[in-house]
Amino acid sequence: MPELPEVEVVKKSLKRTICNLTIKNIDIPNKFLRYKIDEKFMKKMVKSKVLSVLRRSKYILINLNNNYTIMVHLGMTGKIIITGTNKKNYKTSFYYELSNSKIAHNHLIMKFSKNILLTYNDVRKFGFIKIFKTKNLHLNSHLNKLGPEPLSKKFNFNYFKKNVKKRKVYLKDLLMNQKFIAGLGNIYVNEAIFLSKINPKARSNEIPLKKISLLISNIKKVLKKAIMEGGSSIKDFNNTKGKNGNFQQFFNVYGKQGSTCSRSNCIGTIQRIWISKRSTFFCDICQK
DNA sequence: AGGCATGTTACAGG
DNA sequence: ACCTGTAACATGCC
Repeated sequence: MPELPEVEVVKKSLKRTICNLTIKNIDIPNKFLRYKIDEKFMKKMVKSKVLSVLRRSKYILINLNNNYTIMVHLGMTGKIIITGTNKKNYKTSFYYELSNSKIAHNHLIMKFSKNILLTYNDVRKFGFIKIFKTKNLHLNSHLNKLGPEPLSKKFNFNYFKKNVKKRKVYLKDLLMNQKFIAGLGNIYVNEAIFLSKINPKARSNEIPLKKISLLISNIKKVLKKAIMEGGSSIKDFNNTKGKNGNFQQFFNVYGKQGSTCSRSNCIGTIQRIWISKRSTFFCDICQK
């Protein structure tokens, strides 16, 4: 489900709901996610308190007061659902049922103080939950090679220019590369390239300098807008209350093959091709 | 039936 | 040691 905006939406609601709460109990109906959960280690987190919830790239980081940080990655279909334990707080039983350990694909359920439940649900099990010493968090193999956050000041013209010249990969592959820029995925790369009127097969070392500035500002723009709209829901994504995002309504190219280009005065048709095994969408006229 | 899916990484080869 | 391409992971949907 999750690229940077979706993960940010989840992080924000976690921050609102579980900060300062204490973990009371952890139930693990299925340990076999992308990495097997060490149940004993995980249960040692019981009785500790959540100090903060952060995001780096597509990773959610739950910082506890016991010097450990829980890292959650949602893979393709991971969801975090927050509910209370009292069924009558819910208009329908839907959210309540989602916190039931017998529901399909619920893999971990964490009970907090104030009767708050956090459920990790993941159909394809590409996601994972791991624990690190907070002190060494940035050294672990998931985080230590990541490029800058696209919404940070580090992701700027000079950084882009410096790194773009020494390679000649497809621009799309460069933007998908988490070592170059962290947090973009297939949807937002397609959309940002469209907004910048660049062909996804343009070679990274041939992008005009003018286009670099444009691309950087479009990447930031599309991510901010997507966060504001609660992320994109195609099939799987919803926020911690089970609610869909809206940004899919603003897609210009993703999944739009065969449609007329949304840009006014453009009569192009959205094409679908594959770059590095990933679906790629672009307008055949304004992204020549 | 077969192809495709918002992601990451292990591995082989250069 | 770095870069690149491919396959694999597990499940559901069209």
